[in-house]
Amino acid sequence: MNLTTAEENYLKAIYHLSDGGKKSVSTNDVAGEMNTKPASVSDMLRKLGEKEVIEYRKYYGVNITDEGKKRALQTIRKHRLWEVFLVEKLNFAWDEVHEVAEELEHIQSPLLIQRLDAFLNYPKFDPHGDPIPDEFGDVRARPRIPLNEMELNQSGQIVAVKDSSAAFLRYLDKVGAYIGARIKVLDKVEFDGSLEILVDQKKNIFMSKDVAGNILVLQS
Amino acid sequence: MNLTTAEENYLKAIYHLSDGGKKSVSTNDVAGEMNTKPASVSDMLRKLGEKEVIEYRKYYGVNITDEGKKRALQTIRKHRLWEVFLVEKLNFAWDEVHEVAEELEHIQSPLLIQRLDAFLNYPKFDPHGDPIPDEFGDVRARPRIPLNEMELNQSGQIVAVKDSSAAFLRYLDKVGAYIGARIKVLDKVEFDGSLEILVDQKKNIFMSKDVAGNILVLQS
DNA sequence: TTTGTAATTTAGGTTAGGCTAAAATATAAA
DNA sequence: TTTATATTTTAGCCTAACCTAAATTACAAA
Ligand SMILES: [Mn+2]
Ligand SMILES: [Mn+2]
Ligand SMILES: [Mn+2]
Ligand SMILES: [Mn+2]
Repeated sequence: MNLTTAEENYLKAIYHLSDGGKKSVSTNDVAGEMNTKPASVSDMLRKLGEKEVIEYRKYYGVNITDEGKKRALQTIRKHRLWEVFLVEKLNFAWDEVHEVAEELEHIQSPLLIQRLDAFLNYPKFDPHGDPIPDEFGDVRARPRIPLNEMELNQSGQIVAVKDSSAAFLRYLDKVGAYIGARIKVLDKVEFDGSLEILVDQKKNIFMSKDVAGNILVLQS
Repeated sequence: MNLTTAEENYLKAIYHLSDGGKKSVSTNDVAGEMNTKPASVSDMLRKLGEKEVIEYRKYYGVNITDEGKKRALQTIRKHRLWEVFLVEKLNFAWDEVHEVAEELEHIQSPLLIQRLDAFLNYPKFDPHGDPIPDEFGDVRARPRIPLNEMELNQSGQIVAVKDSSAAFLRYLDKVGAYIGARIKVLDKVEFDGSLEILVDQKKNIFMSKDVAGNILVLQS
């Protein structure tokens, strides 16, 4: 059964909010994520329930089904492949891709995605460090922790960001943080949790706990 | 003012049916092209009239306005650029691109199209030989005539096809006709108008008048 | 165990884009 | 000039995806 663009967007939101199907999700949460009203969400949940991509019990929130998870991961796969395309081939900045990918992810053509994947050389991660599910929906996850949870003097590598908003990404550009950068925690301020970080053994940057919490690091 | 996907599709149909704005177009013609009912078309014409991309007088057909022409050409530009991308970069066959381009042409992002154009090296023609309007809507047309109108022994080069349906394009593949092929008219059968053609000085192919009428040639 | 309240659903309405059936109109034929 | 008919529009209905306002329900606090 086919999903509309709106249904795909809702399903993706539910997938993310449920932490990949681990938690159940409330109507209000979905409304918040989708910028719609709870009443609209109730309507949509009923429809998604009928299509059996979620399990919906009135008043008790929803759980994504296996079929739903598979569908959501296909949309996420498309979204992230397009993001790679935009950055790698069309020279978009990493803060410019999200909106466009949000549209491109709904183009219906299995051949297109298969060929795009090959054209991009089967990338495993998108420009924000998020893993790209394979055609079966399998995701190769990397162990990673928020930068603010690292210990003093620990080293690692920035592998992803939690927040993909343009504002946050442009801030990272400004201070010189990027995916792949090698980092070391030089100082952690007790008072406010802010950090001093050494980037690529040459640049010192200071950041709030809030910013660090949105940077994901592979420890080494 | 913004056009919806449906409105863009209608406007493009009107542009094509009107031969680029030269003729006025009837409700029934649009319904035929769009595979919708005349009643639905009437409704849409009223809306497009209000948005001033067409001039609509009830019962008298429509004419596309200058603004409408500009909009239609932008959509056509996007359609054809995506077709080039699919063929040149993703190895689609020329009969596989139309449906997908029909979706991709509605993605809203001027930056995307600008970058795509550059990435493809500013192509002037799509895989079916149709000219790609520039960002201002200007089209560089080539003089071309249907193959069935060529004289005996005349030579030329196939530069485009009138019919972009998969069935027709696959037939051309089968007989070995393609955009860029050098051809010469070896025989014209009086009885049914069918032709014998020499392709690239080495291959003889026979084709009906109907097929030849859908092949466009630059004379030499 | 009752009750207050936040969360959620339902009822009813809107717009976009379709449809069918009926009415209106232009125009070609008589 | 009248009339037949093909074309086009209108009226009324449908579904998808939103909305607001009202009703319902779950559950925590009393
Ligand atoms: Mn989307
Ligand atoms: Mn991303
Ligand atoms: Mn289209
Ligand atoms: Mn084409």
